[in-house]
Amino acid sequence: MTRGRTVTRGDFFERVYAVVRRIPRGRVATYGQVAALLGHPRAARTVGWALRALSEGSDVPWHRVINGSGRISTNGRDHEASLQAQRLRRESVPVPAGGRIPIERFGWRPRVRGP
DNA sequence: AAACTGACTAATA
DNA sequence: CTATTAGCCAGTT
Repeated sequence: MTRGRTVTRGDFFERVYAVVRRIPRGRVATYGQVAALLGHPRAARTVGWALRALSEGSDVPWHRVINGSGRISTNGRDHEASLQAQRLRRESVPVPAGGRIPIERFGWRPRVRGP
């Protein structure tokens, strides 16, 4: 098969998952950051959409993705939001109630290439 | 093919 | 600091 067209939902989602899977434990990345790594700095919303489409049993650490303000943006899904906060805290990432996660310290910094 | 949707962001007020 | 607005992108209908 010259191309795995088995993917009906578009390869973009899979690329998003591939990137998110690389976020190390104890670190967080923003939607915009993931989008930028995919080569589409403006597709942050699409990244969020891809994560929303994940199943519960997924091996994708979606909880390590937050918005650019350092806050959890499950946009209404309070249940998911608390789960995300819980998982992050378990990885030693501080999630202040009503506060923001210090991305300066816990943000993931993928190195483009080893120097 | 056109319109709509949304786990975003940056710019304004 | 919060609230509103407009722009963006891929998938869905």
